Amino acid sequence: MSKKNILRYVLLGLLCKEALTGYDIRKHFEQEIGDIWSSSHSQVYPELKKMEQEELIQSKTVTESEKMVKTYYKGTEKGQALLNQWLYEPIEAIQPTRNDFTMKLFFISDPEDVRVDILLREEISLHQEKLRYLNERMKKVFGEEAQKKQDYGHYLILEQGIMRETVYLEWLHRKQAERIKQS
Amino acid sequence: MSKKNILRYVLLGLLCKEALTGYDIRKHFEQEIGDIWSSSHSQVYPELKKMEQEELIQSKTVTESEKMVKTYYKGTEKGQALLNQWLYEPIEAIQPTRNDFTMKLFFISDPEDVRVDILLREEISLHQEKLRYLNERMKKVFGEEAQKKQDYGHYLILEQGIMRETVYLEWLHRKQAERIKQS
DNA sequence: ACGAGCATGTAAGAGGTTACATGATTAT
DNA sequence: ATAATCATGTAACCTCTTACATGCTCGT
Repeated sequence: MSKKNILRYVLLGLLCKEALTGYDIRKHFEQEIGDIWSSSHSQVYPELKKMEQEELIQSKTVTESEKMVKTYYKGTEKGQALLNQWLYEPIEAIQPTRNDFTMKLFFISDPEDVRVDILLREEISLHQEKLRYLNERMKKVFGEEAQKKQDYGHYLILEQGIMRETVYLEWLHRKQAERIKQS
Repeated sequence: MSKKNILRYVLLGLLCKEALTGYDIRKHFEQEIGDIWSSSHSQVYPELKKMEQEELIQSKTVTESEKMVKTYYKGTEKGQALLNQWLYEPIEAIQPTRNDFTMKLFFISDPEDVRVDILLREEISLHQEKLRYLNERMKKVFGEEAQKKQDYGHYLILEQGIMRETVYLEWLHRKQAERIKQS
């Protein structure tokens, strides 16, 4: 056996909700799903074809104009069954964060090293932007209060992402403040 | 260009601090470094050989007994230089968490679905064990207070990991409590 | 007319996992 | 003696990214 093809389940999850084109999926990966999972289009398109061959999804071509044809994919019953099976399976062990900021920090053993300040500034900047984006999405998607029960999973991952980024940023700022005080 | 070989820098970071065998590195990946980065031994051993050919690290064989020979690797000056260069480079963009619990949650749109409870229990159990382990390590490595300044990076990643797991667990428990109240 | 975004692909190759292998040493 | 752990490797295979490619459509 080899590493589990999670992408397949992610695609299935999206396509069992609604019919999407490869390009739509790409857009999803740029939005909050991208906070959890993302793949390049060069991986997505071939995977969609494989999944159609295995009858997990079904395609439907829509002619937008003479020269423009879109291919929409939608999960089949077989696909829905496989997705459900995955949702019931025990979740995987915790994976390494693979955060290269933290890795770099680990290798700077001298607390006085100026590189720590540079890295802190960069990391803060990146995560501030991320938090800003998540907050914006939360406001946009669930601003009306009404939807919360409609799309429970979507709400949860946004809430979780915002919490995670908020706490992490607080920690980063605290570390930054400690350093300024000492110098 | 292709996907960056971060493993190389991780190995370099470890081997510029002290001489280690492939097996020692494996052990490190099972400890708190594994919280950030991990690779299987079948990837580590060949990588070490490649790095030695490129003179980033140097090997030294130690005969433990007649039949037992260990190979220790240590970063060279060239290796140290490359590591330093990496530490100065801007950090990468934020990567998706690839947490399959959250992904599954996202695809369960019905808040009443019992699978949410099962997933919550599993995720809580996994992260409780992780937090327990990190706390144990913190006590073991920095219990005497003295070391904190010695190994700043090491302290930071432990602190960060503990904070992250603590807050995440609080969130998970809160979600669990909300569900019980409603049913 | 032209640039931004829509839309879909292939190819090369690096990164990473699982399985297969082998043998030594130490503790029970 | 035998199981666990130390110690090091190779082979097969999958996952994933980067780069290369092409053409359409819409707004300005």
